[in-house]
Amino acid sequence: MAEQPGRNGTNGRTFDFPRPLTTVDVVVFAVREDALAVLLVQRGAGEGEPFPHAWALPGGFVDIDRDRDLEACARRKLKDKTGVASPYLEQLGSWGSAARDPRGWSATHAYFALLPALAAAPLAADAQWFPLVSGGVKPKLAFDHAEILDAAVKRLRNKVEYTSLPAYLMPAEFTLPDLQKVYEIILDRPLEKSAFRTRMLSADLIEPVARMRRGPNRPAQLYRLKKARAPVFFARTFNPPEG
Amino acid sequence: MAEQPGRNGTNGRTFDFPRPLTTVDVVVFAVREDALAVLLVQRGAGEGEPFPHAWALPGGFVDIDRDRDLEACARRKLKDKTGVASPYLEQLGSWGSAARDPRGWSATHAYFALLPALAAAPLAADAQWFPLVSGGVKPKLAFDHAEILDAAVKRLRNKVEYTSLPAYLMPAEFTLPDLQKVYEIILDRPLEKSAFRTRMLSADLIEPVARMRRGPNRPAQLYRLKKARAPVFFARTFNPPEG
DNA sequence: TGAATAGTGTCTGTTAGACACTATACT
DNA sequence: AGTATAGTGTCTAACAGACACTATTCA
Repeated sequence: MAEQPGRNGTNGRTFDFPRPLTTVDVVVFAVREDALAVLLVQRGAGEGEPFPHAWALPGGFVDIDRDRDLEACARRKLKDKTGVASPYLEQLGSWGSAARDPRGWSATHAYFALLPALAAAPLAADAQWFPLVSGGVKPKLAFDHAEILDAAVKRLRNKVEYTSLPAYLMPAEFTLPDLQKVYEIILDRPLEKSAFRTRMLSADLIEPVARMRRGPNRPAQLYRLKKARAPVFFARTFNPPEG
Repeated sequence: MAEQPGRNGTNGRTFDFPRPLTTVDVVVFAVREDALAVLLVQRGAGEGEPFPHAWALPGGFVDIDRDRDLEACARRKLKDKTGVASPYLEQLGSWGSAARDPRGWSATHAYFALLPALAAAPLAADAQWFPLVSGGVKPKLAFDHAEILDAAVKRLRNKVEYTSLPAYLMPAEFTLPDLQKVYEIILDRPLEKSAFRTRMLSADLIEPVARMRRGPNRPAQLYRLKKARAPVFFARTFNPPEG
């Protein structure tokens, strides 16, 4: 890790390299108004600010005094913008290059988070939800954030095929048709009700509560996530690809 | 990304934060002598070098003049230590904290690479292959590299259940029993020959060459990877967990 | 009673798992 | 001929896909 020569005319063992900028960005997803939505932040326009007024993923520099590690930094950024903690936070990957930030060589550690729909209340003033239309978002994003968002959406879509991740997008109590709806919104295709129910009910993921959702039709059983439930991985995807 | 206050008593918009150290580490896998093996590098003992003489993952500081981006940096480290390019390189994740490097707050971008067995020829002088025994490696590793290695092994094992990744560990020509053996080595359990063959042959992954492997028994058809074949994802895992 | 949605049951197709069976080389 | 490994076929279990059918509420 340190066999490279130094760069300051010292003894060849120094670690005093020019250091890339280090940031953390978070892709925060929620389902709002029957669409998958992502949280964006509008950038300021101060002196030296790249991409003034552009929309960007919430994030920013690692603060080596406040942030014990990268994940703590991601949780801090998330909390700053939404006021809440996420029930699901996963590392997405890192993007680093000479070109992605006009201020110099920079590397960002990207995370993705899932928020229950209702938790979308106390947003920061500069933050806003944007629905995803055909995999992207309307405004042109700062830096390489469009690429990061694209990777996050792909990862989410892919994982939804064989995991219980959408459960983290649900409110505290929800019905099976509610959950199926969220799966369908993310995958953008209908699923078979019967197979869906069988899969979810046999997964030791949710438990019924003593209430029903009532409406102008047959009431539906309400469920909640089992306590501290880690995501479930199913052995098959939903629609085996290319029959 | 830059709405944080500055830290130098300037106008609150500077980006002149103290910067973490930025490194890249690569977990290089190969199958050697019927075992999964990982490439390690012995650290030097110069002044100020942390973990002198300890074994570590190949890697080191990002060189902002030579490395266009993180992946290029990983490829460079790999080439330096093995003399070859890897047919498969995937980002594994990043690890960053105040504690992982005694020289200060540091973040590493970890990659994992798969090498064909025979390509393990021209190693750097300080590099060596170590077989994995029960998921780990014998020597105590520098930094948090044991944790990174553990994550890489878990990721590999998991992906082998439903992808064609082991194909990248094979020499140019191989038989189906050869390939099955590599799957079994990584998964550490036997697989059904019939199901294995059906899966591989229906995957549009390999093609027969006009030769057979001869031995003291029935000859076996030799195959090669189809050109520029991306990894194949199967719709099911091998042994559906917990029937 | 009808509309609407919740929830179940039945049939079929695909494929993994188990394992027996055949094939083809060398000694 | 015997041994060893390559490769195929057959049967079964599990489960997703399709879709019909029943259940329960409100208007």
